[in-house]
Amino acid sequence: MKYNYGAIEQKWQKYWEDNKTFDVTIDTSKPKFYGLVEFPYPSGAGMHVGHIKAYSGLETIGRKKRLEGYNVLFPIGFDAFGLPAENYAIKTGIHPRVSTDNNIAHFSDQLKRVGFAFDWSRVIDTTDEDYYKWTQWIFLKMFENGLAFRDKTLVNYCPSCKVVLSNEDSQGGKCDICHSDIVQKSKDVWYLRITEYCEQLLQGLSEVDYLPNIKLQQENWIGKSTGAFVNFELVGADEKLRIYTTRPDTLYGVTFMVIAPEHPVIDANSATIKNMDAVLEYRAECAKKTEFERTQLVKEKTGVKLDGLSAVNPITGKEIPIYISDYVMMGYGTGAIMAVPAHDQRDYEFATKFGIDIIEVIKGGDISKEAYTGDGEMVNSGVLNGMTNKKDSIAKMLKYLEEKGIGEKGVQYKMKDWAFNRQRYWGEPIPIVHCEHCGMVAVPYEELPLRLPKVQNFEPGSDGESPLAKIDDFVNCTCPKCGKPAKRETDTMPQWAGSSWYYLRYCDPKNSEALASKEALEYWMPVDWYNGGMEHVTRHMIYSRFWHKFLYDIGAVNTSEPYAKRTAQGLILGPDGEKMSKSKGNVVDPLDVIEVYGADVLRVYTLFMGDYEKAAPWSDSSVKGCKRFLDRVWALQDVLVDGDSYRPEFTSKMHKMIKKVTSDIDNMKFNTAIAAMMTILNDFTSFGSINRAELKDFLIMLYPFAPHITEEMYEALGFGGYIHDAKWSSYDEALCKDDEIEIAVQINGKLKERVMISADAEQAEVLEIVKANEKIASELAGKQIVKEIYVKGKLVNIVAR
RNA sequence: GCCGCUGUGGUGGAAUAGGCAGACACAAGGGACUUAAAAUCCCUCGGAUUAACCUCCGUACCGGUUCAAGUCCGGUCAGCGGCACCA
Repeated sequence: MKYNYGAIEQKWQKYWEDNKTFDVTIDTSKPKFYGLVEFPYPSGAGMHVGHIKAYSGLETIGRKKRLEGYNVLFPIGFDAFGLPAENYAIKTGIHPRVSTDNNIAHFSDQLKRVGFAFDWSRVIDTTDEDYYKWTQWIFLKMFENGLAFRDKTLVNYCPSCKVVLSNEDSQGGKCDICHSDIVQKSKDVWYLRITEYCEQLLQGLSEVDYLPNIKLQQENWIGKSTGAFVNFELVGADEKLRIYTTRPDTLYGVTFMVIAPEHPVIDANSATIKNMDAVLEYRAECAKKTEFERTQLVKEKTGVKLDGLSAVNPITGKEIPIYISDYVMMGYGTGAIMAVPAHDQRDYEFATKFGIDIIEVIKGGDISKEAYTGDGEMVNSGVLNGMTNKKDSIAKMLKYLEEKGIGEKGVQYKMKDWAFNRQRYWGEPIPIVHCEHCGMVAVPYEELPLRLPKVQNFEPGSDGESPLAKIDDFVNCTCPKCGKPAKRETDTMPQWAGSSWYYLRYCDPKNSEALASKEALEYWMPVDWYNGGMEHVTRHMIYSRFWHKFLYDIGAVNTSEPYAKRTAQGLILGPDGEKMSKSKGNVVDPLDVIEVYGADVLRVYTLFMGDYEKAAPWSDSSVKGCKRFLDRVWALQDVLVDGDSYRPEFTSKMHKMIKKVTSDIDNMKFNTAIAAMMTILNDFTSFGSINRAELKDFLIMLYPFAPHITEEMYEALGFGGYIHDAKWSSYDEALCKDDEIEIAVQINGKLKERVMISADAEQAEVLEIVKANEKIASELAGKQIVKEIYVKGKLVNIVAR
């Protein structure tokens, strides 16, 4: 009988849904396992094979954990706010609510057709007002605690999307969404003070089990550096110029200073600076450039020397000039640097161009050619002379600076505050009222959710204003504090908002009193295992860790970290080895695969195609191989014989296979787990039979990968109950070993022969057997044995001359 | 530029903690079954040499450590990812 995957898969999907097989409740009698996958953006295009791979990993782990007795929470939801729905609305006039609901229905249907063991009673939609009520609640808590604030700054602005973008959304000077060039614009922006949590976010990494490269990326993103702040006296002004440096020990080599064009010291001393015209002109030029032009282009250094304002090197007492230049940024450190041209390439280029002295203070390079950035002996540096250890010389200088009150130890982070508003409709309204008398006032908690009003026109305003600004009913309100007429904030939150806490809501998705009950959070949190794409390990993960740490600090959650473990799957590339994209026409539709081969084949293939963590190209013919595998599993029914324990010839094979599949699943080595099952299947097929005991455990091993076919066979063959309620098979370590094993025999490290020996044989015994071997004996004839090595159960190596 | 990762047959990939390189699949070639095709089953499948056995070479490249290196060390090249005038 042929395997009719279409009917069988439908049958079991319906069974799971009707019986709520994977819906879970708190059960303190069992250990819990919370497996989390990144919830999708429900795009109109529907699901992608990448989704399948991303979800199949934890799906397989979760199904196995369930058989091992865990209470498994494996939820799904939709991250549904965002630009595509809004752009679609602008184009078609269809309200984002309508298209989003359609897309969610479509996505849900597709996910069900793959047979994922999601708890469908806990589905989340970030655009649901019962959900975003709590997103707004968290925002208000941050506002209350001074972590949400408004500031006027130059922002990255996309003239095409008409939105302000965070640095993260405008990498490379291009808009993340439409790829237009970004320009700089002065605007009032909402920020979340994530920088307050730099150190905690960094320290927290030592408590969690993330893949090493994920930790590293987060560390780089936070970008901690240690150094010193040093205050330089000014000639021509009373105040001091404060700089940040990582190498205070090079202070003797400082021959000039550079400040950012926007540095406030310029305006404070505009009367003293004689060439203010030139300075302002340079500043205006810089303002025109985008962040990209300022930072990305390797170009010649430019700048203007301040005329009438200079500084004093605090350690040499020499007067040194101050320049403004755009290679110093206002956003890092203090916006001012001490320049050490001999040992910093940028300072070197600048000094060379402007004819400034270059003083060597670290020996080892040739400063007539380029800056020397390596280590070496300190020279021309007073008390530091002769020191060769960087750490020691920095410590000595720091001590001196602190004693003299010139400077102190300091720490800097590259991470910047999070620009937290978009001038868009389809997002969570920021629950703030602007009152002429009271300033910014929080919408009272009991008025949440602050609902998105219905609008007709989704086009942003001409000046990048939110479409909400055109809704008078929405904008005009009364101040919650003084009761006088006031205006609502019309910006909405960025897409990262809803996904920053969704894993908490899954614990208790219908709670109307809190984001989740204490009881639910205590039982389910933290997420035991979070899997997703590498592209989300910095922004999304750092943002959500930040929110979580804040919620922990205000007592709203019970763990300091949200995710105990994080892994990432590799991309599925197109059959041509290129990244899948519509324009390249190399996109594989998972539903087509289900149509032709069935959902089990699709699932098995995405896990078998290669190392789960690495990118691998799609191969249609390899999919066929997985289909063949499942057909051969189905055909085992034709060669089934009775037996309630493993037969001798399969005992150790079964135990080894169970051991391998068990540990491989735990380590996400799905490809080798499947290979082990293929191997033993080949053994059964060529042997000509399988008995009931063997088949039962084989099916249980295969179940997490291919649940439909295994449910069906398990039921049809009458193994009792359902496979999703079965117990995960155990193995006996002692039975994984064979009595007789084959070992390799090498002479001088080269393989010459293989011999069978008993597994527990000792070296002397083994060597005796080996030397009795005809071939080895002849190889050794006339040679002198220098050394004999026996690696137990593996090989013998005889060194002979 | 800095940091990190990777490099294995025609292809995807295996190879505890230095111990038989190429598991498992795909593709290809040959055969069986079939009127034929598909499906299925069997055989071959890193390279050189050979009728065959044997033997030699082989994990990007060069060198080293070791009885033994895909694995460890030093250097080179290539590809990928992250950060990037971060002081």
